[in-house]
Amino acid sequence: MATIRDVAKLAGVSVATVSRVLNQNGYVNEETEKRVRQAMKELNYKPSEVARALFKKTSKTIGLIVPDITNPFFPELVRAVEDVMNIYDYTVILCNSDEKTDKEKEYIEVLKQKYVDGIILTTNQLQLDEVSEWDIPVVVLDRPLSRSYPSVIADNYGGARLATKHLYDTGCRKIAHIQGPPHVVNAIERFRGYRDEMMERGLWDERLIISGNYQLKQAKEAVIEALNKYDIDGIFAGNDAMAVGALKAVQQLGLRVPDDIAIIGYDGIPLTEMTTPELSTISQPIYEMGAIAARILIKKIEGKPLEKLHYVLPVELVVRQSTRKGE
Amino acid sequence: MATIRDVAKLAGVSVATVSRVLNQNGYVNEETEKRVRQAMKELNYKPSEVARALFKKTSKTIGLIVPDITNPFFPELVRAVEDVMNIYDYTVILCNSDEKTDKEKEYIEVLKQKYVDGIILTTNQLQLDEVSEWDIPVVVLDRPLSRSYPSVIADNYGGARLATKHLYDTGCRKIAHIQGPPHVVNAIERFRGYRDEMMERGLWDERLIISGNYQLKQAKEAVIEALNKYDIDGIFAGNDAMAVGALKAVQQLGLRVPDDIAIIGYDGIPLTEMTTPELSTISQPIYEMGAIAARILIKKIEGKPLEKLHYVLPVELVVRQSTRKGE
DNA sequence: ATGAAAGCGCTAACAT
DNA sequence: ATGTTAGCGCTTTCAT
Repeated sequence: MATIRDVAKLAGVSVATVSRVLNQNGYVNEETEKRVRQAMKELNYKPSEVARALFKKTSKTIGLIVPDITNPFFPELVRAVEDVMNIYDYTVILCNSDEKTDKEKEYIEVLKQKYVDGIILTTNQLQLDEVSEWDIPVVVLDRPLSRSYPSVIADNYGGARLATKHLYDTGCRKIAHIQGPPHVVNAIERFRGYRDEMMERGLWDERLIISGNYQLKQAKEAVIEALNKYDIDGIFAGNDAMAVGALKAVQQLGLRVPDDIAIIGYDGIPLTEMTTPELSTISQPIYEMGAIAARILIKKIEGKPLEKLHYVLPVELVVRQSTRKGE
Repeated sequence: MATIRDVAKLAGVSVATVSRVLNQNGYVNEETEKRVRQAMKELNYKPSEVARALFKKTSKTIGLIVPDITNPFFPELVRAVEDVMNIYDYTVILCNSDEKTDKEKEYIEVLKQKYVDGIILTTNQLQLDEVSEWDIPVVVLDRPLSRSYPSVIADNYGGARLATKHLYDTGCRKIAHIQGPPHVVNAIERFRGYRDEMMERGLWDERLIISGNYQLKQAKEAVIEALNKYDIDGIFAGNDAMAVGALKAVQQLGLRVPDDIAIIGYDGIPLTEMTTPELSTISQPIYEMGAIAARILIKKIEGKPLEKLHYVLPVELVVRQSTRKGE
């Protein structure tokens, strides 16, 4: 790899001059500039981002911490972040935290050591005070962390009400809800939406709550158990994977979807179009969430003011076969 | 952030000594070491990886270039790479190339500027001569690039024969194949396996070949068209997404899977367990592929000899409802 | 066993 | 308009 000295020597100028044309600051003669550019091309010179980072304390790199890229909700989110960051010449270090506080903290340390310019964080675990020590721009994505950091989330409460109401509108009255893990804020919000909607309609019944952990298998078993005990004609699953679990449970018991039991999921991942019947769901603007978070982070990095600190994006009801009775 | 000078000052020693305890090289008095460690702790000192990288020309970072993390085949691969790299204290920069040569080249330039220690590459596009210029360790993953780079792939040819034979064994005789994109080496290998198996059994018929591009929708339409024209009793899809497309096509035409038409996919992604009926597939050891590629890369980076240059991992037939007739 | 000094490749005053 | 110099935070000779 050629260095700036090589270029300077070949062009017969000082290193400073090369730096000037490189960064387009300061004055440099047109003639000289040409020679320098020529030399750079000849040597195929690319400045060392590392040396730059050392001097400027900025690396054109950000960290993106997600629980698990293997969870089908995250690939699109990650892709969005990468796409936007790419436009602004940033590079993305991907970190899987498995929702473990320790791993998150370790990653954050490492990221800081590498002079990343900012971090996008998808987490529930970290406490406010732990976060506030970081002297580095942070944006919180998908799950609200605290009031003090910019955040991008979707309207979980509203989406849950929408889902519940939709089941009601299709004629369901005994609507069960498969909850997500109790420590995940999103899951709690969705539960609240379900509860309020049910209460307002006088349909609330604690026995209709099924405990889930966002996983297909566990949800399937829990639903089988619930269906054997209680009378249920609709299921609102806390995410799409659990909706598939519910679907499999219902089918295994020889019941029909949607005619005996209607099912709606949450998230709107591609998977929902691949089942038979296809699943109704509350679709989150996943790509947009990632893209907005990335844009906000860049603004913070560049020290520009944010129009808004907290973004709550609208969700959308997607009606498919699993809630379309009698078709 | 505290620097090494701060630590040295606080401990009352020279910078060199701090560096020595940091890297555990050279001799340092036990007493002194204690004082230094104490000072490091007090200041919560973490060495700057950037300064280190500048000196050592190594950054404890690798680049991972995949076509599109949104394609459900890749999250697990990425996760595996990250997991292994994490053990060895490497960090992973994720790059989505969309299979575009330009994007790949740009990323490689950027990665080199950042002094990444190595690159794991999933691609078909780059030519041998373009690659060979890179003065940096490279491992090729999932798709063979050239003989000169270490590679980790699965046995696509053998898997395709296995899939075809399985359909034959379940009684299918008019077995169609949905091909993947013609420029993807994997897809070609799978096609070859299918062709050879069909020929050996005297079942070969060019009209049974359906063109696909690894996408669900396109495959679905192509299958509908094919089913309307020809008599088909089994479908071997070049990947799982297209198998879902085939499933939907068959169901839409009012035919039964597997009794009228048996279907088998390829890859073994989780999705195959979520459809109804669940899909038979050729399962690739995705996680293992990623993990091995990561281990190889580390060996290359550390200058250790490789036991093997090219890894071809075995695949496995997974039989599910979509090929289990009469149950 | 420890310190002093040079240098990794770049940028930004300051000088000319 | 260009060159000289110091320094980002670290590691590694070379002295002592």
